[in-house]
Amino acid sequence: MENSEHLAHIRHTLAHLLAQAVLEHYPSALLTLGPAVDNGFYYDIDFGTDKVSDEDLGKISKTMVKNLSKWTEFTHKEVSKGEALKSFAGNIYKAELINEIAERGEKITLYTCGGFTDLCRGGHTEHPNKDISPDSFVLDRIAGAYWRGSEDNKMLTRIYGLAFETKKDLNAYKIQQEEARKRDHRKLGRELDLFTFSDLVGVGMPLFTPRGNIVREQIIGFSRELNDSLGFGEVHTPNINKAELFKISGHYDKYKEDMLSVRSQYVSDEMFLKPMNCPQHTQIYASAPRSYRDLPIRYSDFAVLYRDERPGEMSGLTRLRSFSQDDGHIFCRPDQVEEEIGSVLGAIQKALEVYKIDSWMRLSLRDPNNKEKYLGDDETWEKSQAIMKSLLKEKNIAHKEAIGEAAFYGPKIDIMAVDAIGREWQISTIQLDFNQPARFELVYTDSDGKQKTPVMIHRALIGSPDRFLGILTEHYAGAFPTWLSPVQVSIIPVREEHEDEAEKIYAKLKSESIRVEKISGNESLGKRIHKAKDFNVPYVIIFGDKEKESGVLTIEKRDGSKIEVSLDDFIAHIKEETKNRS
RNA sequence: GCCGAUAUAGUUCAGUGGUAGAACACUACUUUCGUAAAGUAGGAACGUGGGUCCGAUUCCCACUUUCGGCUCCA
Repeated sequence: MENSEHLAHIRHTLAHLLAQAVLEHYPSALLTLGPAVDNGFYYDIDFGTDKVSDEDLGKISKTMVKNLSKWTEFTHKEVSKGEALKSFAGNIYKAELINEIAERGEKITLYTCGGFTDLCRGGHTEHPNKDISPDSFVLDRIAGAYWRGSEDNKMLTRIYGLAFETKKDLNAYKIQQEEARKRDHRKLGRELDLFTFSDLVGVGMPLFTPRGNIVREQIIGFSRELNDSLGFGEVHTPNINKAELFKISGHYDKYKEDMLSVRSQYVSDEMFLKPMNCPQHTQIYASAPRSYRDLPIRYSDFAVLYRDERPGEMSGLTRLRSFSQDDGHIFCRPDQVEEEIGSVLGAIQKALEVYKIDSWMRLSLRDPNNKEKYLGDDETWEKSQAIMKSLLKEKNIAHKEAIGEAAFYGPKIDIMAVDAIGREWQISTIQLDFNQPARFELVYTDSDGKQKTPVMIHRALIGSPDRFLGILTEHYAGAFPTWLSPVQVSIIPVREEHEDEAEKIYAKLKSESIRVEKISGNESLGKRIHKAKDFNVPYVIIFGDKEKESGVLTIEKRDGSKIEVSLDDFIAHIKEETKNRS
């Protein structure tokens, strides 16, 4: 539905209608661009000194509805550059666009409908008043957006509208958004007691509670197991490093503004909290002479990293100042690159199968028009990008190419996950780097006795365990599978006289390393059961007279269904689920 | 960082130019109940700092937080 051309035309037409309404209320506003987007449309406008806020959307919206009835048919005409500039006299934004269109030698067209004319290349519904239902769209919110997406330009006011073919579709979308908000990890994180933030600790620095830390540790444990199967050796490295390290790696020049500096009282060295692990791993590699026979050498690391993200960019667990990665670096010979990347891809696929996350693959390439953003020469980039491309082709892996998304030292294969509100986040990544090994002068002795430079592969299986916890919370809507659940079993004695028996079952489960809690106290049975359910505990054992007599446990699952099993069978079942990660 | 909004118990909300109320949650007691929200009592909040005012949680300013975007993301 989102891709239908007709709907895109409706949305773009509404952007025109919005522009006209805005000018009626703010005659001095300068129009810029107004495209159709997923779910609706927007128009970027320079309001000059006028203030516009959410309250003003109502009146603008009313004017749109009023005007729509007069929007019977679009007409358009081709005009010369001079004519176009004249009709938008005083509007520097339109002038910029007109000049660019003329430079490219394209036709300049003006579209008119309902007495309103805008610079446009077309793409409208033919008869807006017939094609668009006045209750199928709504002005949604005000946002800021830089002119042409560049931070160096003026910030304009963007008005977003939601638009669908029918009112029903619009409502369905609103309901879907509401549902998504219910599984927002920031809300569930508080309700399920997984993590918190403190003004005193600081923005973007999450505090994981015991419950949250269990989930986080399970995520790390799984990555650790996968690392082990790939032949990685886990290392442990410090959080503070001398600036010199980052100068050589290239991070200093590229990201100095985004690193947090640390001062010693005794020495004058410039130091930073580390924003990544790769330069440190090069130093472990460099600590001994390496033979071609030693390669590949693989290091993994779960250290906490620190980046000085700008305040407005932080959000929940998805963007943090302090976070860890399930990081790893492979130092190998050129002839080993393909196999190494292949086996890492295999491990990533295994992880994605277990978590059942919606994702897609992106091949992130260098932007050839912005070469100064990257390290290394053209030849190296051509080579590394060609390796990545042929690898994906050979393995027949579906992916999208993204120009300009490469790391500054090399191309990447990224796995992108989608969160509850439809935003995309990078999780897994595999990066091919010919630059850093050379800059750190890493070598190995090859079979011909010559010193050669190894290739470095950076990789993360699920990215950041912290961020991934947020993504998983939304993915499972807080109902983690048994292996991830902070509490796997709650045991609830019906009355006080069942306490002792319940305690025995509790102790038995505990001794089997099952995460179990007992909910006693003077609250009603039903209330205690709901308490467990509020926390999405997968299994609730209710222990009363019936169970005492029969010796069979009554176990209620999250979905409300009940099973009756012996304690031994139940233990075996949970262990099986934990082992299989289900 | 930029644009717009936001801020009252743990949570969700109410309210006022004379320093605040509810529900759920919490604590104690009562109830021992086979699928929650029964009784009694209690503790608990106006983000921070300025300003206006006799007096500010309420009005103004700044900062901070959070939210929606933009930009950035090794």
